[in-house]
Amino acid sequence: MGYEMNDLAESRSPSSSVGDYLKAVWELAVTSGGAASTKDVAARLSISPASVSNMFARLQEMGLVRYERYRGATLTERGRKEALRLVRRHRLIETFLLEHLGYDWQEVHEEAERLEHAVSDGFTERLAELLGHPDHDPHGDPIPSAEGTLEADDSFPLSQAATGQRVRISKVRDEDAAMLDYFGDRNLVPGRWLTVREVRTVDGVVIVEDEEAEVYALGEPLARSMFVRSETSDLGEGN
Amino acid sequence: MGYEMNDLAESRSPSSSVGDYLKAVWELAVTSGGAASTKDVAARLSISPASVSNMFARLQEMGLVRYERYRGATLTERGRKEALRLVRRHRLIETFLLEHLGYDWQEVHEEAERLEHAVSDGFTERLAELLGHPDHDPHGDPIPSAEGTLEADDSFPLSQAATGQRVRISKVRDEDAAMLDYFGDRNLVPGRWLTVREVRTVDGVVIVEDEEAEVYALGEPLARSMFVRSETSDLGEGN
DNA sequence: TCTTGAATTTAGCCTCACCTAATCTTATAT
DNA sequence: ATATAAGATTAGGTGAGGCTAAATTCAAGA
Repeated sequence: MGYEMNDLAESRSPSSSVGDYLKAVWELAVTSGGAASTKDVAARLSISPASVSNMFARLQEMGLVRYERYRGATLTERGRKEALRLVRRHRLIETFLLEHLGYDWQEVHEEAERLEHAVSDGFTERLAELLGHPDHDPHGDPIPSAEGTLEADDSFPLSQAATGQRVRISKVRDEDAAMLDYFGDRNLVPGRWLTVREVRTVDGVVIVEDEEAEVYALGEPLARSMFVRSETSDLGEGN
Repeated sequence: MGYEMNDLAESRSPSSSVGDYLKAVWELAVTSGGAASTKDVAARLSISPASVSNMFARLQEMGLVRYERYRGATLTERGRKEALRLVRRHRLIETFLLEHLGYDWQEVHEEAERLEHAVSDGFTERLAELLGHPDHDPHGDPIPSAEGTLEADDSFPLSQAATGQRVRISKVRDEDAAMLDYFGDRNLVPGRWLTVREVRTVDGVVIVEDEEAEVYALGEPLARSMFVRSETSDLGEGN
């Protein structure tokens, strides 16, 4: 008789956990450049390094990463496409949760993480439609296109800004809920302009002033979590 | 060190496939009454009867079903609650897909089936909010309350209606896409009133007339897929 | 009552995606 | 140049949830 084993391979993505690996490798490549180590990926996914070694080998089989023992993994073109597909889903879902379902920043990440494995491409594109095809999510992160291209990112952490510089908030790191809250409460959100009053090298505190002449002193962790752009540069497609 | 094994047991439902079994048992109980056989559940889930036997034993361990060898399984109170929780999710998600995302009837079921395992209770309730706390989905099926109660269902297939009876469409079976389309195209949807002109016993054809005096002849399969109510009876909470 | 076929269960396997413990490699510091 | 520690890999499990094939049980008709 046969119970229709694993024949859904077509329309379904690589098994859901494969996507988690690809996304982790992609994120690490973006922030640290170069190959992703088993240790870092393991940390990001809260699993053991040993499991990552195994999976890297399998991902290589599948043609999704280039992997050299003891050297870490980098995404192949196919792997990158797949990762970006997941990132697109994730960011669109986050946008929906925040804008239509009244989630706040803390709750969003976890829910999106689960949902992105369950939704189809069709769902994703209809959601994009409903949201008006946004090109950035509410954190300010760019949303990859359905074709797998992603706006180049020329932002840098506020901690690296120069005194006197006029900058625009482009995004805030969404790892730490408390920071998100802090920023959210003060309406320090993507899109706002700030003037850098002082960057104190001794303790890493950055003093900024917003357009209503409100002044904020941000400690180093906060200053590293807020990303800014110094001028409007709009285009560029890159990996 | 420890990699945070399975400690999410709290907020997560019983493993996703457990939910599939419970829903299958529940649906079979609703339509056929009595205990669900391994064979029927196996057919519904497209797995082997042997697997169902195993799982029934485990579900019993977990206190979700009452199971007697060779006798099938029935839901315990906890099992029923859990099943209804899934059904609620499913029907709310279907409603959302149809009303906000422009899905048509065919596509909805499959997508909802996957999503219902990924969403949290929090998501479900916010979605209910967004949808205006509907008590029926677009097929006309009642949506269980968050507390696990479900409106009693006094509808019957059109094929069992009597000549001359005035009835209201309560729901249409969502198994067959072609039928859904047929009904959808003619706007024969839940809520509409019909008058039964004739029930032909010889071939099972039912002739009905809608409020615009439009007349339809529905063959037996269609007449068995359309459920109707003969009067407005509104309340009742039952399993 | 007996036979027989359908439904069910049992027994024994398999794959996935994890784990731990033990064994390499590699890079770094003396 | 070498010792050592950090990081990576291998070897050998585990549990969930499937499967097939071979019993077993039940129910129904002769």
